[in-house]
Amino acid sequence: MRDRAADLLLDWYDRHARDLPWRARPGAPLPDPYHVWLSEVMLQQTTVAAVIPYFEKFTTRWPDVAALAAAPEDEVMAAWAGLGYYSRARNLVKAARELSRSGGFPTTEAELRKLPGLGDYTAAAIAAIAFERRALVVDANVERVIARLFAIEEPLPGAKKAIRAALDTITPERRAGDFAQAMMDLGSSLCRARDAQCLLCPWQAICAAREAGDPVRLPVKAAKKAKPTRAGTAFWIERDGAVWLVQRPGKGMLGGMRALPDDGWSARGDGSGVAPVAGAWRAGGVVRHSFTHFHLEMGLAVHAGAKPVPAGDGEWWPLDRLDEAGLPTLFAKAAALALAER
DNA sequence: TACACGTGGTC
DNA sequence: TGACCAAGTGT
Repeated sequence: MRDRAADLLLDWYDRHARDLPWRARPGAPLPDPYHVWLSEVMLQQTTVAAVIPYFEKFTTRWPDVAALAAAPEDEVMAAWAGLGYYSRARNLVKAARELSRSGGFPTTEAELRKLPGLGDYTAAAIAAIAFERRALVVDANVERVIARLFAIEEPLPGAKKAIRAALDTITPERRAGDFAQAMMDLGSSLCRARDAQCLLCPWQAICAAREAGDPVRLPVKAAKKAKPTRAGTAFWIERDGAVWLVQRPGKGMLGGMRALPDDGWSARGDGSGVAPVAGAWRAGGVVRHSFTHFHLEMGLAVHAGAKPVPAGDGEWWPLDRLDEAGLPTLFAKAAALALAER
């Protein structure tokens, strides 16, 4: 089974591999480990289409690990703005500095796993793709493909152990990187969550879920909890052609990012409504935004007085350079709303 | 283990 | 249009 399945998949990959900016150029033996690492971190829970422009921006601005290690953290955070899961950017800088200090990338899965931001998936992916180490590379694509190939009925996340064991039986010793990427390409192009193109699949003759007749039913997933809706306020404070921005705490929601001051809304509860400066406020509209685990209705309050002096740390950011502030999408929406009605 | 953690596209 | 989904990690 091992060699048969792997051969079918690798033959398919030789004909249908996607051309992606972080993959090795034709003729090159292996891709740049820096490119593999950067792309894999960006791709965590993030679509290829969303990643490509960020990958190009990062590799142009910081062409290697040493350049990224030397970059000020807040510049990296601002460059990451809009991509989401901002702890990835903070860990990226931390890992770059560790790599720079230690003289480069480790080549084993176990050593890679110690770097901040590298979990089981990413460490295995880099070991396989950048260093041709045999590894069990398990992402959502692989879980889906394996659950179908072996007709694993146990619901996720409980089925993870069985999926790893099944994957182990078909993972070859050779072409580790191609095999891992072929699994993910198969999952994203043919064996998709809501749609399985079995007639085009290299495994159509050996797939247990196809044999059973309803591959899209798998994998079974545990029911998800309902998302609460929270309410909060962000405050637009303007003075002399600049707006007051704060830096959010390093941990938690939008950690370390520049933002408009707000009233402390969170996934756990509504904001207090308390403004960072006294005075007259007028309503500036509402921004609706959905996070992974809650919905937010964030009202925008616009300071209507003259020369306000906010309490606490922050900075006056010139309005004509607001696009360089690196606001996460929620606050970029709020700023666009404020600017549209001025 | 279960939950916190972003965003944009899809149906 | 709201829920699901996408190359997961940290706690």
